[in-house]
Amino acid sequence: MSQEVRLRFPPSPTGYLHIGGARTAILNWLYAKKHDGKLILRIEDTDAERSTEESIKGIIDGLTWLGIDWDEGPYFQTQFSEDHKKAAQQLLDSDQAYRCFCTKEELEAKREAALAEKRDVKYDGTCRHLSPDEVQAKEEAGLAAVIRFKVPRDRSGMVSYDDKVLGTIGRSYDDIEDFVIVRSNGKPLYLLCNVVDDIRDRISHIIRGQDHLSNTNRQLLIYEALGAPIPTFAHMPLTLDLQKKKISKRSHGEIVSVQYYREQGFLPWGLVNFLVLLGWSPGDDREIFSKEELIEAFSLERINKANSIFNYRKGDPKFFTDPKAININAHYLRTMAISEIAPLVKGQLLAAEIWDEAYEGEKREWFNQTLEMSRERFHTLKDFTTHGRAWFSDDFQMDPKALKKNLLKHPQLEEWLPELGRRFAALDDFSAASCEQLCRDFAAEKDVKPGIPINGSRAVLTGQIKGPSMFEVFAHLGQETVVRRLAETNKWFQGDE
RNA sequence: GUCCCCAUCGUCUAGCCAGGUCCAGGACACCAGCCUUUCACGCUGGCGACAGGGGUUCGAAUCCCCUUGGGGACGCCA
Repeated sequence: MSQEVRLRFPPSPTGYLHIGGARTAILNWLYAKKHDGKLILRIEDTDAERSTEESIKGIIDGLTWLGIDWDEGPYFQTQFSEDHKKAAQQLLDSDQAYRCFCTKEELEAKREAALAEKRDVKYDGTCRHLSPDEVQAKEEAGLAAVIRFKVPRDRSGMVSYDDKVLGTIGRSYDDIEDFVIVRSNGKPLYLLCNVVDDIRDRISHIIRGQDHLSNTNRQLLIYEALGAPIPTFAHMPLTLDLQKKKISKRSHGEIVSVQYYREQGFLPWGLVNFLVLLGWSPGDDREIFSKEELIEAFSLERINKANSIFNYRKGDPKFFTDPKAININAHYLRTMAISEIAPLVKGQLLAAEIWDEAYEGEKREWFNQTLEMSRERFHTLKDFTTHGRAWFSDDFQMDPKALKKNLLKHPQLEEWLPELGRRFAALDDFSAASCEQLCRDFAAEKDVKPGIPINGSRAVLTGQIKGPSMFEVFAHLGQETVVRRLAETNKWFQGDE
């Protein structure tokens, strides 16, 4: 009988859900799904100083939006502090931990001295060798004490394990200091809590970032001291910026938060698909996956060893985030079923206050066709309310380039376009074909290239410099709107005085 | 300073474990052409990498060593 597969995502609620954390959650989720396991959400809120309710909500909202579901939790680490204290006591009782009376100041001084002399900065073990009498005396004197784990010193060799991503990882006992597991105020620390919780939650696989590599060696010792089975570890590569620095809110701002992508009109699965490709590949050329395909294709062994770079250039006018992320998102935007896109666009239109209830009533068909026509060139849901705004509202912005190149460059258009509008008004059959015929006849009559009235119309009707076939646009926008907007052509000319 | 991890196009990566089919494949980005009234759609093509040095071998992107480079950890944070 094989062991039950149980994974966990344990964020600390000290900020929003950022894309690195989301990536960790995604990989854990994929592995759980693939192996019919469970994913546990555990909020590691032991750092009372920095944990916030808002952050907890942000993390849960972010995961939910991404479509990352969990089977148990959220549990809160603070709810289990008795477990943590009991474990610490157990280690103390079994002589696998000891009280340390060194003050923060003393330790800080030693650390700085060591750094200054370019010596190793590990704890020197001062309190490890205190006699029972000395310990008692210090306790009676009311000295505050932390609890340190007693790293075995009588062993040679390494504490090692087989990492599913990196292979065999080892570190010699000598290189591990007697680390603190309980604060002097009695609050247990991450290294201990995390292990105790993972044991209690019967976690079988731990997938986390390589920044935890050195924690793992120490935590292995805790598992052993507590007599618990060791889970399988997989350390995934970190995500760095172009300067090869860890991405963080502090230095990168909102661009690393999941919420930002939501606000920018990303499709949740588009983001998931991009993120999973950052440090993992299926081994073949596939890059676009449905949820089922991704779960099927996923494996720990195919996670990369090397860190990957989030290709984001601050201030890039063309790409507000990694171009590949946008490209993948655009792919989904163009290929998803209209029925799936429609409610998402509705959300955008509602937020922009240009939603019309009729889009779900008598204009439903028109609305769906509009999405089909316009999404061809779009990258995010936001484009429906920016580049595509004129489909839904007369109150749209004119692209300065369209104004300059397709309108102001040809001053006659101020007269011609209203005239063209009057002809459109007289048209009985307002189809793309007859609109095209009308435009071409008009251009021939004025002895100019058809592109001039056509592109001028595009500017006045859509505010854009490009878009779908203009004849389709005429027909789809409808006679009434086309005539009205062309009649108002002069407002664009006046605006430029 | 100590310990650990990593190293293929600008970016994400395939190939590496089981050396030859790799003068290194795909994607994004970029450039050019085509299509088009227009276009950040589409199509075609182009540019572009095995960090360096030794070694093993008939043969190395693949195995070994060194160097260099990058990252991480070294908290009474998580």
